[in-house]
Amino acid sequence: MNLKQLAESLGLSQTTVSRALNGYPEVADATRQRVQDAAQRYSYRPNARARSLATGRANAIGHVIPVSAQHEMVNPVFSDFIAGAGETYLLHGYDMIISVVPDADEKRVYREIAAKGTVDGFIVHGPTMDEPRIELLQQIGLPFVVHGRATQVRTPYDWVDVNNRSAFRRATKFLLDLGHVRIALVNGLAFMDFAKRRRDGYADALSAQGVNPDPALIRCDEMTESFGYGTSQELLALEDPPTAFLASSIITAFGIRRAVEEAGLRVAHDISIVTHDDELSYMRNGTTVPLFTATRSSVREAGRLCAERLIARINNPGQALRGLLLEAELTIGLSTGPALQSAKCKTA
Amino acid sequence: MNLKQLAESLGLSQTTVSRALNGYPEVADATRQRVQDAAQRYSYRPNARARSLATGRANAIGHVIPVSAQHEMVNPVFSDFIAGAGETYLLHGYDMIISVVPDADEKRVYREIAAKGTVDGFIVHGPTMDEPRIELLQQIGLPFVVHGRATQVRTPYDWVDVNNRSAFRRATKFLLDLGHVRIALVNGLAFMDFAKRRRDGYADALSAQGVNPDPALIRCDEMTESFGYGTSQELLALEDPPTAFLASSIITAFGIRRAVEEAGLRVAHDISIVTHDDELSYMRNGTTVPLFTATRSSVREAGRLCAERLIARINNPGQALRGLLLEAELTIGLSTGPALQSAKCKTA
DNA sequence: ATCCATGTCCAAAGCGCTTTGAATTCATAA
DNA sequence: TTATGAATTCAAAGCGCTTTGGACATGGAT
Repeated sequence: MNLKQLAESLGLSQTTVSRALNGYPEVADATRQRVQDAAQRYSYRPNARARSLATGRANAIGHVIPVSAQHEMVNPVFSDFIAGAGETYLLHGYDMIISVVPDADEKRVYREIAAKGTVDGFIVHGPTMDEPRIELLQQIGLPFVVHGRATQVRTPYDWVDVNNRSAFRRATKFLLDLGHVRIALVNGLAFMDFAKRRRDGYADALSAQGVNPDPALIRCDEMTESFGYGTSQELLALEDPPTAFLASSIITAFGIRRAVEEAGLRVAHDISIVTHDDELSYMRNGTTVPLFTATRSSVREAGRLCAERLIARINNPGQALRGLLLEAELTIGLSTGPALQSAKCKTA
Repeated sequence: MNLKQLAESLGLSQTTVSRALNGYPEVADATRQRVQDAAQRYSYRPNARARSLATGRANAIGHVIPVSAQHEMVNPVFSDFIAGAGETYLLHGYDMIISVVPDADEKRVYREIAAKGTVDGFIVHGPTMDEPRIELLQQIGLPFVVHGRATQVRTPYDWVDVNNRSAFRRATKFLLDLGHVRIALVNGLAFMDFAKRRRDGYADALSAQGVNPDPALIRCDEMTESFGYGTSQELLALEDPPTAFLASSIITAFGIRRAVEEAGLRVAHDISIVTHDDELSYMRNGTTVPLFTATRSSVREAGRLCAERLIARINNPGQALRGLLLEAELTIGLSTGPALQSAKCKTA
């Protein structure tokens, strides 16, 4: 059933039917009712492509996900973000278009998608410190919202981010207060913007306490379980091993935990672990009491917020560009405790 | 730049330009070359919506992801599947449209998407044993491929699945051969089709060995880390605890591992663990030697295969409906060993 | 010289919708 | 009675593409 048929069946013009369904005022109430009833009865849905063509709006949002050997964006954090954004899209009648693209083709793909006119805007995932996609998209001229920020980009743009620096400052301070001095930072990839901010927060807190950050205790990589495990093994084998770990993802935190326990050490008692917790649905931080002490911020909620912001901008292109900074909570779990005198009691 | 402008700039008709770009034969080679050069120069891309409207093909595939309190499809397995499917879509010029939908609205949304004409086909995720979406989609009349199967559905349909039954039969047999008798099955949600098949495989192997499956050792739930942890704690506290665990996901397996170690038992030595390994990019099964003995099958590859199959069907609606059964490998890792005489040596 | 096949190209219709600009009706004001 | 305006409705244009059904040469066969 298309508009033409529907109009014929009602003895009305396409114009009137279209207006009746789209809520225009110049339609008599009785007529509108009649049209709506018929639409309902035939379960008529306007053809999205035809409508897009006519209105010039795609009613779709693009998410371009880079994949490469080096950097895998298709991760659990991403899927929770998607779930959040998807909820918002459903509410507002937008489609979510996901493009999985090799790193090298990324710019080309953005340009192509824009030229093909398949989306009204983009969500930018995982910005690096000098994120080049921001300039690219400004140039292309489609609205976009960045999930995160890019320290080195000075032009204004829309973003939604967690206050990573303050969160990691507080987490580090918390560990320092417990008497820990040798605190390892198991971070994400060094060129990611969030990783830089977390490192800064960590350094802030150490400096404030007069502690010099030890480069040997700072590890950066893709935040997998194996990375957490492997790097912790190395760290624990150091001459002067850390007594506490600060992790950027609960996934690596699980890896850290595994290494710690395998070394015969007890979490909380011998070694403290604090992690950032994105509240991943498949990686809950415990059920009742949090397993890990954590800086917590729902990435799913971030997805919702990014989507809302983008839709707002699409509907109102004139509004000022702005950012939204979310604060993470610091929740105490079962993975932290006071520092022992010496951490070398592996035989305990 | 649109087709009209491009045609004008070349002094040709839209028809000829369109044909030249789409590889139709009735265009002189010289003309085609000239058109292609110009298209390149102006980086012309045909408007996807207009093309769709004209051809009646959306060049897009839909993935409808149900969310509910009970059942969360937006999981790490999903994101790896998406990554695989996305690679194939990129290759063939298809868009991937993901709709996150509350359980209750699912059928309505399928109907709506079909009516709106936004996609050429669907991928169906996570079928239950009597999966109602299959009949729904057959009724709607759009091509679809199921990732998995639905035991109780008798009509033919396209699917790609792992041989879950044989994989779990082999895994169970492997544990039995090591002397384990009390083998716990930490499965996915009971109504999921894959969970049923795995349970069957498990039961097959036990029966073949004359062992009666103990219902107390079979656990079903969403495959989270916490579930693995919690349920293993309960299992280990049983009168007659299991000496081996068979897990349906590496995520739960990590939870099981945590519970085992926390109970003061050693993995492989005191307790064996075998898991299914989807080769998730963020949950690698170790780096060099596999951490867990596992039935392994890449879900990412499954994503690729589903996408390919669906595209093939779209391009050739007449071809016979058929399934593709993948065999999982059984790889030996560091989590299994012979059963001890008695498993109650927690004090060892 | 005529015919027909072949190779190239084009005008125009059509995909299903929105939206512009105009027509029609009817009540009210002049 | 006529002009004015508000309330409804409609025909038709247009979004940017593909595709149908010719049109127009060209050249070889008759």
